Amino acid sequence: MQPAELDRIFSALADPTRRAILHRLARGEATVNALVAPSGLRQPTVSKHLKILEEAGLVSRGRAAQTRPVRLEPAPLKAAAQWLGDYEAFWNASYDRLEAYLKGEEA
Amino acid sequence: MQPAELDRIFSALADPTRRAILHRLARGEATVNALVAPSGLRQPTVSKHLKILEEAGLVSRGRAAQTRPVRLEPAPLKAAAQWLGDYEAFWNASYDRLEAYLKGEEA
DNA sequence: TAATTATATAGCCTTTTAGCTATATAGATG
DNA sequence: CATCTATATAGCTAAAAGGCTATATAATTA
Repeated sequence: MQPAELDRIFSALADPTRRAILHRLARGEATVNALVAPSGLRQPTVSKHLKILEEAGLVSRGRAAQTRPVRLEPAPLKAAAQWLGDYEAFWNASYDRLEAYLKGEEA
Repeated sequence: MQPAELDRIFSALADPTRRAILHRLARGEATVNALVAPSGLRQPTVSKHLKILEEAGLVSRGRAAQTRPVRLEPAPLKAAAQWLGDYEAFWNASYDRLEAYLKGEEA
């Protein structure tokens, strides 16, 4: 995992519109228009958000007639969760795992 | 958790310099200068990053002589991990937990 | 093939971000 | 009290982000 990858993932997740899109997609894939409707934003604006999500690997696009269904791709979410997981020891007050991680990292 | 809070947290985590600072702080608190040294950045630049981390709640500041030691605050990391955790079902191919979450959310 | 529908792209504007230099402030020490 | 050390703040610049309108493209349908 290059840092730039986490940059894009966390940066994509930093926007509430994009998190809302992901939340909606958790219920199943959706067309662009289906995502525009509840957003209060214009279609091109949503398309821009989708591009950012796609570049972060968080969604992928299909093709169905003249529609481009969007679906959630969990891998980057997992990557982000794993990054955060390295700090889990901190909020669990059990430092063993973190220490092990840091020790391995010092190479 | 207001959305703005997650905005600030994810946005703070989107920068590699800031993630590196958190990584360093996982080994224990550090002065500003100790964080500047390996960063390749100027001191005011690092202070700015620290302000962003602080506003996201990810670090807190102490006072020791003319030094302002920085320490890691895990709560926002936990909050971010919990948000991601709602999607865990997706990468675990076990949708039960996610469905339960979404059902609860529809209110 | 013309018209309609769904989506993407171009281009504009304003705000934010990330870096910098210069300078101010707070506390320690000669 | 003068100075030095650590850190913060002000203010600048360039680039990126996030919104918009107008328009282009792709696929469907009359």
